[in-house]
Amino acid sequence: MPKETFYNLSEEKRNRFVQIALEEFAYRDFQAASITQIVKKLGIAKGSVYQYFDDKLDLWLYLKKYSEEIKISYITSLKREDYPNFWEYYRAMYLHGINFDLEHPLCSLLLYRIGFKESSEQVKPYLHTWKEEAKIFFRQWIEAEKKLGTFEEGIATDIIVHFLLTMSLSITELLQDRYHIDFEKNISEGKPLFGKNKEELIKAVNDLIFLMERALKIN
Amino acid sequence: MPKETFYNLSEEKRNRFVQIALEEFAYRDFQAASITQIVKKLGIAKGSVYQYFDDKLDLWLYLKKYSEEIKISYITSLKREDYPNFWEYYRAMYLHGINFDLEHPLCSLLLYRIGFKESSEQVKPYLHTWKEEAKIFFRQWIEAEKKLGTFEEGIATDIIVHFLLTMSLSITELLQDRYHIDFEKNISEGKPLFGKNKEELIKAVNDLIFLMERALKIN
DNA sequence: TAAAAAAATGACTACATAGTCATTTTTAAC
DNA sequence: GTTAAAAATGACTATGTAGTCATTTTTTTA
Repeated sequence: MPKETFYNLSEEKRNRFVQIALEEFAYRDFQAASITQIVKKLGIAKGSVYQYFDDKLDLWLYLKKYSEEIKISYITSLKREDYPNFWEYYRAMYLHGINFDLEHPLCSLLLYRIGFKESSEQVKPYLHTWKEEAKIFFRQWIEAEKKLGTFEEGIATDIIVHFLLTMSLSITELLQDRYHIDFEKNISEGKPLFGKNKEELIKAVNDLIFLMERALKIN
Repeated sequence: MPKETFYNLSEEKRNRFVQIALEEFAYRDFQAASITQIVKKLGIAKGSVYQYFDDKLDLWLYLKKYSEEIKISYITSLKREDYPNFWEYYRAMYLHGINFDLEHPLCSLLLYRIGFKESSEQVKPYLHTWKEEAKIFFRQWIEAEKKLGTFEEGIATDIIVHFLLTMSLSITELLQDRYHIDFEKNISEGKPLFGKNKEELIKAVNDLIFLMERALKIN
């Protein structure tokens, strides 16, 4: 938990601090990310960081929570009852969720790293939490949908969860392959993530969901 | 490239060296992996490593190539014409490929890390090579299969490639979820990767391929 | 056995890191 | 304007790292 000193900072200062810290932790391993580099970029003394946070882990945990809270606010805003069927809802959620990535690319990168790439010993205990939570959420959801006859009978819930999550999370790779978009580069250069139009993105989402639907729906 | 001194080593010494080095690089980032720890485990002097290799990167590149060559030897041993259709062949290749993971778990982990988790600046130029090669290989293969009517028309080749690769590589996660297998732990403790039977594994593969087939095949 | 070549050694350099803390500067209170 | 609390500072410690190289040990050659 950050110390009071951190919360006493002006919003401007605090945001700047978070932004630069996110940059460092989004692009590097916990181990490789450097407090020294952060203070250099910020032009502040190293001691300041330790006026704000207990240690490196404390800062990392703050950034993780910060990003998660923003992400959750994006996900929970759509309601199932506003959509005629599961796949319409899923498509809408998917596209809506991508707004998080577009509007908070550093948070998105950090969570991606935490979910998939991180392997530093110091943060191991904190790695799988959000993925586990996502799985629990998906599991409940899919069990409810099963009663509505959304999915082919006989396909186990765990494999539906696995399948949907895996496919959903693979979209960035598909976009990189298809349109040669280098997200990390675009973000670090301050460029928009999608050049002129979001249509490429929408097409990729539709192509993926088309396959998911074929794989899972009742014939 | 390793120096001549390395190849002059007795097979026993060389294998031991490779084994311990693989362990270090399989479990840690390039940056985090430590030559100092390797020589401690081996009980040799640090200077020896630099009699064998130019530097840390040289050692890493050797281990990468070493693992890739073993993996390739597993993949290229099955022939398409021995199978009645694409999905039978794919299933066989898949199960056969898993033998690589079972018999060379450290190599498998290293390649997994290189393909998905690595982000150290020093090795960036060498990261995407094998995945790109896999994609080229898949692309050719799928284009040939398309002529045989294996896939639903209208599904673009690039999304089939993406879909098959993504699903195939997700199997370890499914197994971890389903049977709570901790591969890294089992490997580091020298335990077999699958307790008593490989049937769990085969079931998981079949479940995944079932979905892939539903998604892609002609109705 | 003696000389020459090859291999192993480990103290050492140069550098980077997280975290500390006595001191100074800034801000707030009166 | 004076005092007290809060915040910022940066030199410093302790620790880890990759890589070097003169020296010693082992192996090979003659």
